[in-house]
Amino acid sequence: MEHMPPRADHLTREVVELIGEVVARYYEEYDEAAAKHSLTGAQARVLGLLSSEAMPMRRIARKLKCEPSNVTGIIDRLETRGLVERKPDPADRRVKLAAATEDGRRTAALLRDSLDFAREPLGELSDDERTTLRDLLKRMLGG
Amino acid sequence: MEHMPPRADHLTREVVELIGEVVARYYEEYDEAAAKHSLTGAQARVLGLLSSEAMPMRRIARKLKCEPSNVTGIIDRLETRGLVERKPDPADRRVKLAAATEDGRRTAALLRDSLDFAREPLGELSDDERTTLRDLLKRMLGG
DNA sequence: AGAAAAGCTTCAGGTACTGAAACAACCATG
DNA sequence: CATGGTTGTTTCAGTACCTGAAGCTTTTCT
Repeated sequence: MEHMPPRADHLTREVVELIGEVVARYYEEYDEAAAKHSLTGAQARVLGLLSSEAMPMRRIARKLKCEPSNVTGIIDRLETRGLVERKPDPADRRVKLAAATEDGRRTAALLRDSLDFAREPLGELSDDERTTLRDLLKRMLGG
Repeated sequence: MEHMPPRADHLTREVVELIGEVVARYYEEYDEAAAKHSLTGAQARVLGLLSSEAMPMRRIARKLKCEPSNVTGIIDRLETRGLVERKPDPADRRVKLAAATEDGRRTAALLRDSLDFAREPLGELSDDERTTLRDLLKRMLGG
């Protein structure tokens, strides 16, 4: 008894399911790589952000799409471990800049390398195929 | 000072970054859809699993790749809300089967529809392109 | 029967997250 | 300038998620 038009054709459902798998695997490998350095997923993400550039807590919250009060805790834990430090912003004394320490940058680099390795399923694809994939994903994300 | 061969060429990094975006958006929309029904991400995932088939707690834990003790809590909360119930397994009295209630199945169906709608960026692509995307993803996942 | 294994729960201990309340510092506007 | 609103951060209370260890019941192995 088909009481509604199908929401999505078979092909679309198939692609959606595959994307679901990609997402699952991505997260799994991300957390695994983070765990190798005794970091949680959230901590790894923040450390990655800070490795290239110090930034105010507020901006981290926006990037993570979460409340600023949450960032306080994450930075607290990273700071305890000496991977990040809080510095005053000379231009605005309300602001605290979170900056990766030398140790933090080193850890972030190791993490990035683990991830590159983990993401190597892309090795299956030729250059042409990767280009095609890139363009399709771009379009899909609504360039 | 290049002391190591580059981990990944520019194209690969670009694709990896795009996949990162897909993953971020997927999670965001998933949680959003779940929140519309006052469910957390984890609860929505479990309810989705159970909507098609009742299963032992143990199996849920394996699917979620987490400890069984964790599943106890998630099912507790779903059960409190009347979306899931625990039933004895007639074949093995140690086992408790988690089964979606009528209400649970209804909620799961609504959730699935929200997701289909949320995932509609695929509409950007033609049939041929979706086919190509499907095949590339399959290969990437190492079919 | 007795020992080992399997399935679930409970508990203690963390992390992640939100929303409200508090505080300091930065603007505006009158 | 003064004062009142806004912004950036933190603290706190409350919830969910998650692990690992310990405990209980039932099954399975020998």
